[in-house]
Amino acid sequence: MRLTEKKIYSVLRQHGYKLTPQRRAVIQVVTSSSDHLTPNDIHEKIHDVYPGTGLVTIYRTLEILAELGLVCEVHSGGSCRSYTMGSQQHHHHLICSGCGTVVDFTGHYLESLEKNLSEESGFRIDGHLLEFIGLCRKCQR
Amino acid sequence: MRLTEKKIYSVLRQHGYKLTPQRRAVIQVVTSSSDHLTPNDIHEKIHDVYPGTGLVTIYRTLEILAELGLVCEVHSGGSCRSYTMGSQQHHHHLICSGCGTVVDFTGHYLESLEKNLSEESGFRIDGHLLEFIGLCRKCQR
DNA sequence: TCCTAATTGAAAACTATTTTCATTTAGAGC
DNA sequence: GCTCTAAATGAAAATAGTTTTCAATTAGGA
Repeated sequence: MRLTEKKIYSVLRQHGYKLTPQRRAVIQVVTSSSDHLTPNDIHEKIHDVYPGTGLVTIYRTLEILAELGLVCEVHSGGSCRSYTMGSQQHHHHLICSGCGTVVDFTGHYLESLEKNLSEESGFRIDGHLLEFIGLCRKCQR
Repeated sequence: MRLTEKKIYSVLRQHGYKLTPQRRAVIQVVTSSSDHLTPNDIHEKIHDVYPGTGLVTIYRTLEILAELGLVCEVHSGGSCRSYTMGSQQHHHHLICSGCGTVVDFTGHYLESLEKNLSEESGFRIDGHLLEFIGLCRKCQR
């Protein structure tokens, strides 16, 4: 399940962060898009919601949201600093290289692979990154 | 199988690129390390091999090597612009967050998942990114 | 309503990357 | 080997992305 704005507000409050209009604006922009957005994308989109929000504040807000796991980073394609909505469960991303839409999917496909790899390599595995990239139905036309 | 320097030279020649000492130096540094290296890392290491090589040249060489699939990008952890040795087959990375060592592993774990995803989402899937991150045996101590 | 620590935005600083351009050079052709 | 030319190089400038600094503002508890 995707996180709602309310839920994000409550997590922020729980951690002692203040709910400023700028932060609300960032959250609204991020939650209302299914794309992956760079800080700059968000800065451009935010003008309708709370004009005058500085790019610096967006960086700072994204940092907090990412640390609390409320947004997650997208790696494939283009910019390194792209974020999309977080979700409460472990999930992976399917990204459209045409329009940027991010589809989440869940599943534990990697558990047995992770176990094998760990045994063979001696690594203690802490995490993984799995993203698929392709073209969504609309962009294939 | 990892690519040898000779093999890389031959691919470059096939594509009409000149084999300058600077390019040889970059290739030597990259092939002789199992870490993932940023352009800057390479610039620092290259002093023993061919001093005076400009950072710009390293950027340009990496761009060519990446385009020809002779090096591959590493995403997890830290910098966005890290490269490691390429390999002739499709593979994935297991990365040590302690020392940066990259272990390649191969396998077609994702084929059936990819097929299912594609059917469910309507996406035409073109590629994927799978990296595991953890601590190698040495760094666990 | 008051107060204070947290937050903000503008500017400056910093880092990473790309472009420009004059100079040098690899390697093809003789 | 020598010549020639397109490709490659490095220094500097330009650009882009991100972080820090700091004075002014503000959210939210008392």
